[in-house]
Amino acid sequence: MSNPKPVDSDQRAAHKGQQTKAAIVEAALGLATQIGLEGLSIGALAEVARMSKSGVFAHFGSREELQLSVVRAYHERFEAEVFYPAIDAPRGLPRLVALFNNWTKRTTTEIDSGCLYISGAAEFDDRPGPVRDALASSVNTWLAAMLRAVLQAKEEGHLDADIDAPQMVFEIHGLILALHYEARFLKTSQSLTHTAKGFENILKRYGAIEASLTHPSIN
Amino acid sequence: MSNPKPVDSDQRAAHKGQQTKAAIVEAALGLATQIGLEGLSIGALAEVARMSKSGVFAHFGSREELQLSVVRAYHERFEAEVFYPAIDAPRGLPRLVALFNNWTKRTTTEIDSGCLYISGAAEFDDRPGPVRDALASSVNTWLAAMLRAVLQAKEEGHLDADIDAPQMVFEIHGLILALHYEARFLKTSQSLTHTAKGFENILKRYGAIEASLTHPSIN
DNA sequence: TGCAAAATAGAACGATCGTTCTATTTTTTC
DNA sequence: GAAAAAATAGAACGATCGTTCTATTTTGCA
Repeated sequence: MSNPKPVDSDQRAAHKGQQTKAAIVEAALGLATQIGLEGLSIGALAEVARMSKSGVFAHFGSREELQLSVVRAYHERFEAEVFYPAIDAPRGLPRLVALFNNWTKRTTTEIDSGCLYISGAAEFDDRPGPVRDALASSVNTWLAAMLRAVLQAKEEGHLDADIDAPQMVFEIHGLILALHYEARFLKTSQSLTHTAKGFENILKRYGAIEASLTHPSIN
Repeated sequence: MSNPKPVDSDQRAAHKGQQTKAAIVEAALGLATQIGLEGLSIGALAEVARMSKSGVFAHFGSREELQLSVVRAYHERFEAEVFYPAIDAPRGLPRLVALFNNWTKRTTTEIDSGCLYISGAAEFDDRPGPVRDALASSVNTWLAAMLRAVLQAKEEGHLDADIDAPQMVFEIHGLILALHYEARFLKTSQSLTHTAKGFENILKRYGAIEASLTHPSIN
C-alpha cells in the first residue's frame, strides 16, 4: 500500500482539513471505482484512510455529499487525462483521433480499476437525485465534447459533409462500452484490438481522409 | 442454446412449494432488474411477495442461491424472447437480422425495467463467485450464438467471405450497450434510431446483400 | 380421515449501515 | 504563548441486513 500523498490541487494556504479531505476523496475514488458508489461505505473508507468513521464523516456531512465529491473528483481526472491532452492536437480529425485514443487508453487502464461512468450509470439509472444528476451531467459534457470534435472534423473537410454527427458519436460510445464490458467482465482477450478496428471501420464509413489516420501523435 | 431445465417451469405435479418458489423468483426478477442483484434484499422481496422473511429464505437457503435463481430465470426469459423466435428465420443473414431485432426489441423494453446482464456485469465485474460465473456464462452463451449466426451468414454467402466474425459481433454488442446506456441512463431520445442506423452501417461494411436487409419478418 | 412431511411465520442473533452526540486533540489566529 | 477554532475520536442510536432457531399451519399421501 502507498503512503498518503499530499496531491492537493489547492496549494496556497492548504489547511490541514483540506489536505486530509483530499486524501479521503482520493481513497474513496479508489474504493468507488472498484466496488461502486453504492458499495462505498464510510466504515470501509475510514479503515482505508486510517481514521475514525466520524472523522471521515465530518468532512462531508452526509454520505450523498461524499458520493458527489467522488463524482466531481472523477470528472476532473477524466478531463485532465482524456480531454485536455487532446486539445493540443490540430482541430479536426487529428483531435478527434486523439480524443478517442485517450479515451481508449483510459478505459484500458480501467479494466483493472473500473469506470465510474459505467458502474455509476448501472447503479443510478433509475435512482433520481443529485448523484445521478452529477454523473449524467459529467457524461453529457464529455459526449458533447466528442460531438464538437466530430462537427469540427466535418467543417475542416476531414469527414464527409453530409454525415450524421450524433450517430457517429453514438457508435464510438458503443465501442468504448463494449471494450469495458468484454474486457473487464468477460475477460475477452481481443477486446482492445476489436475496439481499434471498430474505430477504423467507423472512420472509413464516415469518409475520413486516409492520410490523417496515421498522423503523428501529438501528446 | 442450453439444455432444457425443467425444474421450475415444470407444471405437472406442481406442488405448492414449487409454485410459490416460482412466484418468488418472478418477484425477485422484477426487483433485481430494477435495483440490481446486490440491491435485492430478502426483506424487500418478502414484502413484495407478501410473505415472511424466513418463508422466502427457506426456499433458497442462502442469498447467493436466490441470486443464482434470478440469473437462471433471466437466462430462460432471454432465450425464450430473443433466441428461439429467431431460429424460425432462414439460416444466414435473415436469422442474424432477426436475432438483432429481437435483441434490440428486448433492450428497448428494458429501458424501463433494466437489463440484468448489464447491471450484473457492473456489480460483479471484480467480485468472483458463482453469481459472477453464472452471469458471464449466460452472456457468453448468447454472444456465441450471435457469432454462429454471423459465421453461417458468411457460409451462406450473405456476407463477405473474408470478414472478421468476432469483430462484427463486438461492434453489434457495442450498439446494444450504447442503446441501453444512453436511453436508460442519459435518456437520450434518438438512441433507438442510432442503434438501427448503426446496424445498417455494420451490415454494409461487412458486405451484406441489400435484398436480405428488408426481408419479411418471420416471427 | 389421519399423519407425516413440507411450507410458512415469528422472534431473535450478530453485524454493519449512516448518522448524531459529546469529548478530546490538534491546528490556526491574535 | 494563550485563546479560539477546527479536526478528530469514540460511543451510541435506530434501522436493516442475512441467517438461525423454534413453533405453527398447510399440504400431500396412505
